[in-house]
Amino acid sequence: MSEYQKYLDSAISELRRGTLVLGVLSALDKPMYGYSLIQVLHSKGFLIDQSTLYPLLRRLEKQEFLKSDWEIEDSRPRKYYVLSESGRKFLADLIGEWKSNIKIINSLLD
Amino acid sequence: MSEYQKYLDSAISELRRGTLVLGVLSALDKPMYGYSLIQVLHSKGFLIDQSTLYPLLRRLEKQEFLKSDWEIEDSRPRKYYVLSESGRKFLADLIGEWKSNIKIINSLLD
DNA sequence: TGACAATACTGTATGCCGTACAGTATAATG
DNA sequence: CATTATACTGTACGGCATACAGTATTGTCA
Repeated sequence: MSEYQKYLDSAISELRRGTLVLGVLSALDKPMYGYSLIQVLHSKGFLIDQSTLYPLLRRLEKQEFLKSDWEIEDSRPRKYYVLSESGRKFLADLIGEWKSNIKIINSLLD
Repeated sequence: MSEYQKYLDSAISELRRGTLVLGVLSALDKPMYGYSLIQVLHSKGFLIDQSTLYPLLRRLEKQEFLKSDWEIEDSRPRKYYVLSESGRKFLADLIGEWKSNIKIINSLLD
């Protein structure tokens, strides 16, 4: 892979980086487990890998923005995550920041 | 500062993170030196600190997306940066990615 | 005129967080 | 019955923003 491509990939990954939390939290309005979350987000064009999502979910739970429950009734054990109250507020705050950022960047790009 | 505020600040900083390169490169369509770049971006609502900008400029030059020239004729020495050819393409690629990201995230947030 | 703020940079250290990688185990498929 | 898909855990690594410290010159204003 060319140096150029390497740097571009890296910059693209940096671009996505901040939006990861946004994408994940916004999807967890309703309870969902990790593996299915990957597929749901994927189907909407939001690509996220296992190795990115699982650590992120754990971190967000530690920070108390997500609650989790193991469902062992299903065909196989699944850990369902959902927004906590605090997480709901956090998401709202982040969305505000995101929208403000978009305006600023778009004005720079004109 | 509360834990909540700490996590929010961190997430906001992650949100900005990817857009830093976008903001800086888009401004360097015309030659400009670091210190003034901070002020120009600042006046447009894009906040960036010395300790963030200078290392970023050095990195982008190392990656050959920026060229630089010392101007010592001025009242004091200033290092002017401007997009290279490669940088111009890089910026265009990044903008494409940025716009695509916005669409995806916004569709998630609806 | 002399101190303090503003200007304008360099360089190193730190820490967060995404990602890679390795591993575990069960269920579905063909 | 082997292979693939599902569904998770945990650690190691590296890139990059940010903090911090440092240097030196110019402008201001009391």
